[in-house]
Amino acid sequence: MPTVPKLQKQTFGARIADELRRSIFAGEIAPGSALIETALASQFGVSRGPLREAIRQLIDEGLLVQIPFTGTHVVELSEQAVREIYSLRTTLETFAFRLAWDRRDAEFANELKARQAALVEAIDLGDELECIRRELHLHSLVYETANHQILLEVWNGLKGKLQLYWASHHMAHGRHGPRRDSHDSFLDAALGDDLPAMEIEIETHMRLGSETTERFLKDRNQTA
Amino acid sequence: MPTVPKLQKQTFGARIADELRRSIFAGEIAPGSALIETALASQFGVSRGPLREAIRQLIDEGLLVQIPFTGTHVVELSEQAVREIYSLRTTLETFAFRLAWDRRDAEFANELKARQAALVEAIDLGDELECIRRELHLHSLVYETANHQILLEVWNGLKGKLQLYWASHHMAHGRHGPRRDSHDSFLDAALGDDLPAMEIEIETHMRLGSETTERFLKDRNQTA
DNA sequence: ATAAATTCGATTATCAACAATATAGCTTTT
DNA sequence: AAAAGCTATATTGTTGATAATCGAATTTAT
Repeated sequence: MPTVPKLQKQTFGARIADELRRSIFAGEIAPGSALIETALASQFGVSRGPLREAIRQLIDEGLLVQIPFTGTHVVELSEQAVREIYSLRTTLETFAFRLAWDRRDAEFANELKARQAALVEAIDLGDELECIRRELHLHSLVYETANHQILLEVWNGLKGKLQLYWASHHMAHGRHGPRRDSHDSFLDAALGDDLPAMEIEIETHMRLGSETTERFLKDRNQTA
Repeated sequence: MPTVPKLQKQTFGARIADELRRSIFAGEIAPGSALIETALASQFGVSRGPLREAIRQLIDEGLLVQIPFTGTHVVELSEQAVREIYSLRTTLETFAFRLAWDRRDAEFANELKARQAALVEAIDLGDELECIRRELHLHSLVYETANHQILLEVWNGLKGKLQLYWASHHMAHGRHGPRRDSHDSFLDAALGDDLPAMEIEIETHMRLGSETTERFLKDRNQTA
């Protein structure tokens, strides 16, 4: 059992899981809608076996929910869930920063600036879906630097849900509004020398995200 | 798509996942050993389809690791992983306590004492495997009280890995040594009124667990 | 008219056979 | 003798078909 994973042929299930995930993030499959196995199987040109594995994977990522013998659906947003995600994310990202703090080097700074620049580019281009991806990619650097495998796994789980929420947010509302300032201060703090200031920055950042998303949900439920 | 899950017929895959998990926790399948699908399928009297789903589930719980076209194995312990688990657990349990703190009531206190008593009973009986289960069950109450669904899910993931580590620890070394005192102070702090003291209690508790498990791993790797 | 029972269609869960892949052992070559 | 290539075999990945289950429309009884 090699600890270094060999580069090997990808399985159908894994490939389809990626495709499905992309579809969900892109809003092509709306939250709440059902996934029927036979249809998707033929659509992807594959049998139901691998497709079921892909579904199982997305279930465990928290993107789908399944009731035995009944059906599989894309998860639907709840205000409670959003609050939970952001509060947990505040905790985890603070933890991640503490771990990453002494591991920051020139490469970290460069990469952080690069991802920030990529985010700004997407904001200016107005590609909202790409914004979401790049914002999460920016924050991911902290988790990667923390050198904590399990933390990274948990973050990836949260990241998926966040991407889903923001994507459906975008589908219903369009632009989020200006976010450049918010990320500028985030970058400054992350490159600075004041850890407590960084922690405050995180909390502010999260509160902003949480409130924006909750407001969206409230509107959505009223009109529905 | 009902939010309240109906009580429905359990699927084969889920039932087998439970059985397999129990087998792993009981040390009947040692860390590092391979799981061959055909053998397990016939052993459980079921086809390979459901069995593969069970395996997939345990993979996502972090109990198994799979390499495509090659095989599935029970995860092996590493010192790094243990450190990670305990450091993350410290973070999460502190967070959980903060959330649960104002929700503690008479019922909480009673349940906590009950689970503590159950743990002590298992300690006195010398049933190490049951000790592990009941210790984790005791701590779980905090996460349940926190009223945070996603946190609970993450904790359940960690809990599984902890159970695996402690179980294999037990298989190699027998008793952990005395742990009653440690849990008495934990109970006192949890029922008290001093949250900072509780947070210190958590860190101490975790450091103890981490050091014990790391020491075990070091011994193990030297003899191996 | 309403509520219980029933049938029907759609969908999922499971199975057994088949194809693809990787590992170990052997053969050949240098 | 060591390294590269080949072959056999065990194991996983995939498929198409069959069985089991659920939900809703329909019927029936009160």
